[in-house]
Amino acid sequence: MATTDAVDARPIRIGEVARDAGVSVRAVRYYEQEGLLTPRRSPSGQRLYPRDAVVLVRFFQQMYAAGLTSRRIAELLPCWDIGHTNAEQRAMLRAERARIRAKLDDLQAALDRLDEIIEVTDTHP
Amino acid sequence: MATTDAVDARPIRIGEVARDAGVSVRAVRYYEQEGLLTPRRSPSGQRLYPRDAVVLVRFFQQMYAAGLTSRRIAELLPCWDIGHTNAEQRAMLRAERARIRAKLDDLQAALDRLDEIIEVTDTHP
DNA sequence: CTAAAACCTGACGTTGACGTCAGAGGCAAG
DNA sequence: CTTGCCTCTGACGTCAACGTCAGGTTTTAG
Repeated sequence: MATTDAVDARPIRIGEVARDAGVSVRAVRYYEQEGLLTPRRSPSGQRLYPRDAVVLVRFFQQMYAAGLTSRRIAELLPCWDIGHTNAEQRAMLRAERARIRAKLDDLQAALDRLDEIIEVTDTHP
Repeated sequence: MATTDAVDARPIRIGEVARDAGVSVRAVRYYEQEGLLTPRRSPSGQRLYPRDAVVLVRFFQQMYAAGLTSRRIAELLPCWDIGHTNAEQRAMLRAERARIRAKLDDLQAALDRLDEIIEVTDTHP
């Protein structure tokens, strides 16, 4: 009980967030502009993030990869907080899930098509 | 053997291609600009497509949905023709397959994350 | 023959998630 | 104190697959 006396010790700066999350500094600033992050500021104006901002940024990347927009991610962020979710948000969650599911099927179909072509080009070089 | 005397009878115009393939006329012109289609021309300059252009356009859509660019699709078009494929093209086929496979895994992971959140928000409304 | 519908060629606009550059400060090390 | 890296705020650039509009020709239905 010596290094964990305060709740939120040792905030990190934007460079560390970016490096640990595997994105660019510009991207992290962009997430703030889109309302996904609201870091504290040092007296000189530098952004200060809690350590788990890294986890959050990775989550954003995952959602972006799934085709969600910044706006959607921002709208669904309260769901990340237990108890802060209404009917509309739960409906959006399900809608996005359905979108991803459909996209998965499309990708699988495209993969099958490519496999067909690959097989033909391999047996008929 | 009365309606199929010629090899490639009754070409269709761009509107029919677009409607049957479920895309816009603009999209079909764009595919031509990108080298994916090379329709014949009527004396007055209108584009004339063989009927199976519809199948081709659907295939383009599928590849676009899988994240391929017009350029990549154009480069891989010869593979569609049996016997017109070299080593480089077969390598590209495999590379794209790997990309799609990775994307599939990413999407599946995102879907799982969303399902987690959905479950939590459902049990803690 | 005429009016509607379809087609043509440019060419500029859109969208989203950043990249990139400019110019100016901030911070630990030597 | 200065060197070098990190950070700041704008603000313009990018890329891809089209959308959209303008202004004109062609085909088709009646």
